[in-house]
Amino acid sequence: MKLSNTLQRRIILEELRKLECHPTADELYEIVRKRIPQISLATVYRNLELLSEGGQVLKLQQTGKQKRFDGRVESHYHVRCASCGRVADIWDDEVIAVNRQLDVLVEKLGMEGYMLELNDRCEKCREKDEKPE
Amino acid sequence: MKLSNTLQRRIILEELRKLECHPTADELYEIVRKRIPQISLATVYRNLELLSEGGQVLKLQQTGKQKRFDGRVESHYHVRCASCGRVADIWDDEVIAVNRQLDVLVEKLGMEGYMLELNDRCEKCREKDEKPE
DNA sequence: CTCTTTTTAATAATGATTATCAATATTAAT
DNA sequence: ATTAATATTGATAATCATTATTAAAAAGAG
Repeated sequence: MKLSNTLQRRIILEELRKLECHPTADELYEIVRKRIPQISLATVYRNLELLSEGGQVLKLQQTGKQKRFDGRVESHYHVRCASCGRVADIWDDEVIAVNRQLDVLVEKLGMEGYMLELNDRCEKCREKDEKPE
Repeated sequence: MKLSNTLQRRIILEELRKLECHPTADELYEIVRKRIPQISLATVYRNLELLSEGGQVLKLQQTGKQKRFDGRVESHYHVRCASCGRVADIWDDEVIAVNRQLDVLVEKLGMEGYMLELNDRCEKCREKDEKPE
């Protein structure tokens, strides 16, 4: 589907690009509203989504929508399925090594912590790719 | 507030610990229901939250609830405020270096990508700490 | 211009999570 | 053990972010 060149779309991208910060949809909505007062919040959501599919905007927050919980508290690392959001543990020496580095770096920078997740497609989602029924 | 030792809490933790996977609250609810059929979904949510505050459970999904968007698409890196969720860019050579390593590692493991965010408290939240009025 | 497709504003619907609250269970104090 | 104080529960309503719906308007193609 080809994106047409609407005023709303143009202004949304233009205003987003002006910002140093990384706004939520409703924050950007408030800003765009100053130029197009009757614009709808849904339009902002819709266009941010389309623009990020088209690679003109970066959508942070790549994780899925539901929270997930882990009964193991010792430090270990995770891969999240890029399509269904399921999370599995990963035991790979290099992954462990990068996390160690991050521990040190975060300490050095005096920060609170970090959040690293690898992304891949899980078994189940790959199977679906093969036979999409 | 001290946690009391309820059946529900015990079973929730016990079942979560049995799992290799990292369930969502409602997935765990279905499992726990087999042992306590009348348990409420809210109880599962409540206890997962309390247990993770107490450090007995890990809450994945550290990112905030609202999505955030970025008008700059070139690769660059982010710090998220641990308390309010705001995101800022970070330009630090070592952070850039770790990300480069991750690019290589992810490529080598044949994965789709990764998601790394540093966590800290932003200016605004620090100010609030000082004078909590 | 005219037809087709896409987009819009307004608003309803959804899904995940959190809040409320009266009844019950747990803990602490006697 | 009994009682008083506190914490928790199940049920359900409320909230919040996001997505879907829809009729009308705008954009693009010919």
